Amino acid sequence: MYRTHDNGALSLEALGQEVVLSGWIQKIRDKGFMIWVDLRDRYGITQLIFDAERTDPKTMELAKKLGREFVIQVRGTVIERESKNPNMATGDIEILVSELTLLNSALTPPFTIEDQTDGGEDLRMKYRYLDIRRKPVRENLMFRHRVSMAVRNYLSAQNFIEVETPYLIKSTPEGARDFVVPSRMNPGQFYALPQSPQTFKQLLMVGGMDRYFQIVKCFRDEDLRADRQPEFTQIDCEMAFVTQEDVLNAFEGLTRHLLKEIVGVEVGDFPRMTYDQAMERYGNDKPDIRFGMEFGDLNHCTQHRDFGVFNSAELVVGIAVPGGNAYSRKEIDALIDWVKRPQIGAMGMVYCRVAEDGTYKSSVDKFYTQEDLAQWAQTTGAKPGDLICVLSGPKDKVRGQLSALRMELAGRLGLRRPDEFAPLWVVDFPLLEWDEETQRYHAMHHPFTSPKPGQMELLKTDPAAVKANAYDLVLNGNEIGGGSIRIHDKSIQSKMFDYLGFTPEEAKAQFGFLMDAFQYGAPPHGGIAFGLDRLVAILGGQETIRDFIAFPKNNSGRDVMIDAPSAIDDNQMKELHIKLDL
RNA sequence: GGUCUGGUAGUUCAGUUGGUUAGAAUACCUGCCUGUCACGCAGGGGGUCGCGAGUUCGAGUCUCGUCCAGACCGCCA
Repeated sequence: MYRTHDNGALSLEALGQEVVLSGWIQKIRDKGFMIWVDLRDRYGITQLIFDAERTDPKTMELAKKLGREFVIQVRGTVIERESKNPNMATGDIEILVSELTLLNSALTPPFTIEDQTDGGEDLRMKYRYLDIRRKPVRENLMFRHRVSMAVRNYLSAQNFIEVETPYLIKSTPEGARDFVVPSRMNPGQFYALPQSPQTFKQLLMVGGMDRYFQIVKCFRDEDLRADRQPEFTQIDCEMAFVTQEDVLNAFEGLTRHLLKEIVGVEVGDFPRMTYDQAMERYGNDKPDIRFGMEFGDLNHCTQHRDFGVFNSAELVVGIAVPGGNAYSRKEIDALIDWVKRPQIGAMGMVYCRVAEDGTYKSSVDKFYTQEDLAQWAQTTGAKPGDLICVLSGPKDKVRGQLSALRMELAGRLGLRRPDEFAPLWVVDFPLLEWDEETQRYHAMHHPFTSPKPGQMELLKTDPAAVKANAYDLVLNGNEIGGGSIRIHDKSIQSKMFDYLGFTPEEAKAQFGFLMDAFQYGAPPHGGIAFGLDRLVAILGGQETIRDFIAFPKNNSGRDVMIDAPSAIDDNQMKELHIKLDL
């Protein structure tokens, strides 16, 4: 038997017991006459003591040779410490070791296995198995487990059935790039890894599964971000015989359950906002509503004077920065430079200080009166002591720019509190989105999304105005879930493919199986998919999903630990009928 | 594909207008230490300054290229 207890278990209650413990050596404090060893495992740390007077010389000698991260097993007696450590769970006791077994030695680790490690990101990823020994990483993984379990238990109790769907499927050109897998048995042909189990879950509805969910890996061959990995996990869900309202209620329930169960926060009914409202009020389809700083549309109170920049702009829009009047000229100039960076792309920024006495001082005083500026303040909700930041330009661009500024400033002002949770539904997304590159409309969500009732005809006259039965669940400025009521009628689905520029042949080749299925009694259905990695990170109060994934990829999609991707050998290539053209 | 930041000891970093033998902390090794828990004290070893070219009497420092890492933009139906 390797152990009778774990390293977080023992206390004064066990005094005098003979125990066997195993684990890794966290730290050795060698005082010559006595050696203390902190023994670590997943559950905690227990202090071992080797003492020249009480430990036999052979064991003492062996103890002298131990090092960091060695794996050992000890037999010994639980004794009370002479000087206790109130900062640790097992701080009242220690183990007087009578028998020491070295189970495995260890090289000196390349970074310290401590809560505050000295290791950089790259190094930690290369030796991820050592990183996982650290408490913060370990706790993140355990946290993720708790979330997964809560999801499974909740959905299962609501009659949802978890069904696995295939990973080797068919590539389709819509949407993100596919990861592809060559087929040995079918020369020249490729599987694709699913970007989501979308069509399969719809087929499960046709199959009568009624309420389905799956915690499932999905794959997208696109560039990475702090909150984006090429393989990621979704909580994928679908329901039959439901309206949009039913889906929103069901998954508002799940989200409320998770917030309560996992982070102990009770939230009431989730606010709802249309896509158009979100864009007007926050310039963003995933607004962070933990704080205010809502957009004020300033067209009406800026375009009546001789300021050409504003007069020629489609939209003049501002936000009030709480306490921003305290910014120095230098700080404001830095802010202007910040919005002018190519990543943001603003041409410039007009600002207006609101002094404590309620007077205004703007960078465009030449053009605007105090009365004009008072209207700016009223429209943006600026109070004495605030700073109004104003951007202008084409509507879509300027909203994005001001949204980026809003998020940046809120971050700097500490308004994005990680322990505060503000979920909301964004509904009525546009069905289509104009794509500059291909010069055509494509589905904003996916081509299976149904338009709002009665809007099918509008597709011909004003495609951009058509709204979809599509919705996103937004938490703290992050899209954590998105879904829609699907098309379940073959003729509507083929019309949709037609509008999206598919020829009937292409539609049949790529999605014929789905439209065939629709002919055999497809029930009305809809669903949603949550990004589990992102959800877990946000519930854990962080923005980087990498810390909640056991073995993540780096910025360029590499696993630096196993060194993947890598070349494969010539025989493999031959078997797969693949020739490289580099 | 683009913008920005970084790459110096095992690790995290400092390194001035280009100028003597490239430093600190920590980790590691040795010795000492009668209650440590960020133990302490003394000593020691440890460097292709990412790589390649260039400028210069002289390059960690300047220039160009390149590789790697990170953040962001594009992209992510």
